[in-house]
Amino acid sequence: MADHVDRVVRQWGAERPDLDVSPMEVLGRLKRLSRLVDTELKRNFAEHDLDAASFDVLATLRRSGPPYLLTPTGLMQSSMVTSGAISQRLDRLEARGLVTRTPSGTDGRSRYVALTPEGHALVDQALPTHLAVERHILSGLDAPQTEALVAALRTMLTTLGDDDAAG
Amino acid sequence: MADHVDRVVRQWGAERPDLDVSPMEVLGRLKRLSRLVDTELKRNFAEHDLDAASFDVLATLRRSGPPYLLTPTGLMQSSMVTSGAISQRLDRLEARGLVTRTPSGTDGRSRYVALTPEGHALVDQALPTHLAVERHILSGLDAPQTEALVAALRTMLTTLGDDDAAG
DNA sequence: CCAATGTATCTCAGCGCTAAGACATCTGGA
DNA sequence: TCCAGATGTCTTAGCGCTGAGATACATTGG
Repeated sequence: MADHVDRVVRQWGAERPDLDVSPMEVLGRLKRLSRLVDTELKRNFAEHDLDAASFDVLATLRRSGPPYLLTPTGLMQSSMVTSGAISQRLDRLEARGLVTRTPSGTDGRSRYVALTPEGHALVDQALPTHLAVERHILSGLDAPQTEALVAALRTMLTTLGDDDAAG
Repeated sequence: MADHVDRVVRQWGAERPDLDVSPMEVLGRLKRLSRLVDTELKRNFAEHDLDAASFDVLATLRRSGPPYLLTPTGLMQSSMVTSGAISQRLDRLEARGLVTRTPSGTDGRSRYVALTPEGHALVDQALPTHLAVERHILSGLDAPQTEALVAALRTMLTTLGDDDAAG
């Protein structure tokens, strides 16, 4: 079964036979897959009046456990976006009553972002179908393939310095 | 070596032990890796006065071979963005003299987008370093791992319907 | 030949993000 | 104690993309 990347590699082979374009076999597919996965997940988010950015924040708070409380900096580190993006995401979520922002007692610069009961309910409602979509995306892989895939992704993340400082 | 996704999965396991969040082992890492790869490639593009979107268009024209001519629709299908995005990308590239747009002789609706000598030179200049960055990203993988990774990505793309109609 | 439908491209408002920087607050060393 | 630099959050201009739709042209069936 030929895919888009097969053609791209074949074209480069004809035009620039002096270059080794084999890295594109991985990274071309990675890019393409990433885009398709985003589209796929987006559908489920929309069915719950959410988008990927909002779900990301709500899910990060939800999985942090009681009292479902994190700082904007914590959310920023988890989501890999800038502080400005987090401020704006929180503005939107706060306006919808899904999170609240309260001053930190101990640090006058900081604030606590808390999941409201509505936010908690919404993320718990979207999560099972989100996982169902994810399972569908992986449904073509058997257990050893999945394991090998995870190992490879982990290796690449390590190469790019994405280790986890905290436990 | 623990990474961010290990922690995410552990947190969900504690908060929602009723759910199987193992798909996140793959898709969480995929998302994170995709973002890191984009950042890594961006550096090289910037060194050549390019961004990912511009390089995408120029490279698609370049690898299509002489006469380095495609329609906006062809570029759209290759890049997975909307027609509006292609129009705007071409506006920018045309203003810089890296591509030209000329009417199609045979179809009054269509146009030919052509790589100029300047565009050709620029993409040929950025390509070797682009591939070097890609090789670096994959440098932690040996041949069998890379092969398994490609196979897994290919399977997932097929699940999502990303087959190649043309040869 | 015409009308209806399909196709190719472009336009534009709106959106979320980045990059840069403002501002308040904290911290550590002199 | 005080100050210089670090840190946490927010603001905003600008950017590229999407989604919706406009426009022009092509194609098909009757």
